[in-house]
Amino acid sequence: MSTDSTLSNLNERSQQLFKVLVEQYISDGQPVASKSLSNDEQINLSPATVRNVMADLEDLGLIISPHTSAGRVPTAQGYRLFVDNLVTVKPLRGQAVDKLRSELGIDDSQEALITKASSMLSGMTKMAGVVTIPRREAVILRHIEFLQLTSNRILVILVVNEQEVQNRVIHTERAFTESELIQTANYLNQEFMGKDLSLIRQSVLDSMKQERDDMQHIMKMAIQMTDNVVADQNDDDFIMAGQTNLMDYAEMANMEKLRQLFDAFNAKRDVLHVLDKSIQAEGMQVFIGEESGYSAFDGCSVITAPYKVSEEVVGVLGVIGPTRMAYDKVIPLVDVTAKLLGSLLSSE
Amino acid sequence: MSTDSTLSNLNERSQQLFKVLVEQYISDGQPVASKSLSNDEQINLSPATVRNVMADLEDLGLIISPHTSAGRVPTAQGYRLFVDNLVTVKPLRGQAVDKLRSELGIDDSQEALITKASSMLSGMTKMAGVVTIPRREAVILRHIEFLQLTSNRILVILVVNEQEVQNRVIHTERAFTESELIQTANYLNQEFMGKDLSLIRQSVLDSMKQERDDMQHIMKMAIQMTDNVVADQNDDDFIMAGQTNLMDYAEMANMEKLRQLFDAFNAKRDVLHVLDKSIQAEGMQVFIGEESGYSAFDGCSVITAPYKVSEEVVGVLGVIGPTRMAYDKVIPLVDVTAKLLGSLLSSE
DNA sequence: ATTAGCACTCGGAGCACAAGAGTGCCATTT
DNA sequence: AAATGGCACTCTTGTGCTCCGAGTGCTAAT
Repeated sequence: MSTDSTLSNLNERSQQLFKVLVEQYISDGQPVASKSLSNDEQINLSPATVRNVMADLEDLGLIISPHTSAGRVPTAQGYRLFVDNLVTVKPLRGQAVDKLRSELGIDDSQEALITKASSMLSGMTKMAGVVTIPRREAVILRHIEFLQLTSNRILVILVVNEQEVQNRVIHTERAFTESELIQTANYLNQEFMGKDLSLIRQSVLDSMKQERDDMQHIMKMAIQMTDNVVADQNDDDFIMAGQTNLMDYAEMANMEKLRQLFDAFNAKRDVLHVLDKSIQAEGMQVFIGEESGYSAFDGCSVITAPYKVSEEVVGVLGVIGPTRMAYDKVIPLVDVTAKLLGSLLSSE
Repeated sequence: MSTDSTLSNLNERSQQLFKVLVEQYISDGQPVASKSLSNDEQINLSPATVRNVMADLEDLGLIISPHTSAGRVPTAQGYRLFVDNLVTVKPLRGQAVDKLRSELGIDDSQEALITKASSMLSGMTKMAGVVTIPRREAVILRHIEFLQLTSNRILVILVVNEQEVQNRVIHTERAFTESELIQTANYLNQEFMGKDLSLIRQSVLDSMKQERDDMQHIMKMAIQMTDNVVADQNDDDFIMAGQTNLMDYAEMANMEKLRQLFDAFNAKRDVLHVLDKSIQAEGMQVFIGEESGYSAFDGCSVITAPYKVSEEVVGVLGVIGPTRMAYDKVIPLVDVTAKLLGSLLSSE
């Protein structure tokens, strides 16, 4: 059932009451009682009436009672409805944005910037921050160079894009002379500098017939290598910070679950998969609890936003924390950080 | 008080009894009672006699009773005596060594080898494994290359040692022509290939007067860069695996302490400092509990061994786990792994 | 439609009690 | 003199019990 259809089952009053309930639970961490809601300024209803409404909300699956004599707690479905339709985010004041920008701006290398962004996210939220390494679609060859290590091991150095250097050792069947290597490198540089690696691959395969046999061999090797480089780009990675912050939350006290979560962080695969959903959606995403499809994230929410370098989405960043988190503050923070990081990376 | 002087206060029987007590505690995790020791095959004493001996051991500070009606548990001091003088390590069978070697041997890059060693240590022990990145004293220049990025930004590519590639961007005041750069690179390569970076630094400074002014500038830049490379080498790092294994131990159930430990792992500084002690001692080391000097390691032991590449100590590896660990098995494992890693790195 | 009232349920704290595990010490044995 | 059996004592652990407070659900009254 979509949250919209659930929403249509709720009148204004129920929505308001539900909203206050969730906000109160998020701030206190205690199940919310009818009396406590009734006391709230925004609600002018007796406890009994509140109870009636809460019973409805429970029937809709939005809240649940841990046991008979406790208040109510939002369910995953409840959080969903809350973040999609009810939460009133508190945009950051311009001043705060400036502060973020200046903190982020002092580093200049891309790597340092990413790391800083991640630890800022974790520092501001007291949860875990995560930022993917930016991935650019096109990988432009700038320069290629061969260097003989031993008689049949050649170091290939590849400079791509602005200033990324990649290197690999390839093994060859026969020894090549210095000049052969230089010649091959010159050929490749003349022919392909400034072109996209994946295009080069095709071109070299096409032109192979015209080359001498062993030249073909080394070219083939070089191509294989460019393959790896492209693969490396796809096999993307992320920088995480503040995992240990999560250990402070009462809801993470279960060591078994916590371990599963940390294992998932280390394995990276599941985290990447969740982040990937966000990059595809091209907008802010909030994953609540097991919604993400991974049991390790049970009890956690992941808030993500893609970031752009010159109009193109190149990565995602976000925050991972307990489902019970201050969505109203975290959502705008993630949003702003994504924009800041994008603009700083673009201006580099 | 040294463990040796404590040892001289103990007769053969007390030592034996203490040893059995520690072994039993390590295997069960429960305080050891007099009756339980009395039942042990190796001990032919009544519970009452055992109690008398245990009282002595307690006076010496080797064991302690958590409360009146519980057995005894080794103190940090007790563990110290145990590992220094009493533990009988069980050397790995040759077969097991072969298995380790073959598992370690399939990777070929240095990075992969280190990572694998770390995860092997953690996998075999179910604790956390750690391996420092090897640091070599000499950094031999193999090849240098300049590549113009924009009019005043030059990418310097440096190949050092066997196949390490380092790169930096340097900013210059004026634009250089392609041929100037090639000429400079050729000069440096001809003159210094195969020499140690720190020597090169001196040489270039000496020969500077004879060069043209702007050539001097670019050379100066290049030298500054070699400086950084050497500094990078010193700013050493380690690869850790299996931290989450530690979450399974009952003695780590305290979230507060566990967090401190994990924070220490992430900060790296304290871990590096402990590992450094081992590299200086040039032999296997066992740090027990807070002995290491860091309160975060309270309740943990660190077992380390330096590893050598061609007779020179270049790094340390080890295992971090609860003080209550199977020293008899872990010690030889760390020892063998250090030797294996050393020999595999040497043969690369 | 809202609310007051009331019976009911459940969890948690507090207490007493018994059982069990171990010890320390003393008197006895070897 | 060393080793041991015996025994009183201490402390933890588990269990059963009661009581209290918090909160609900339902019903009848407004």
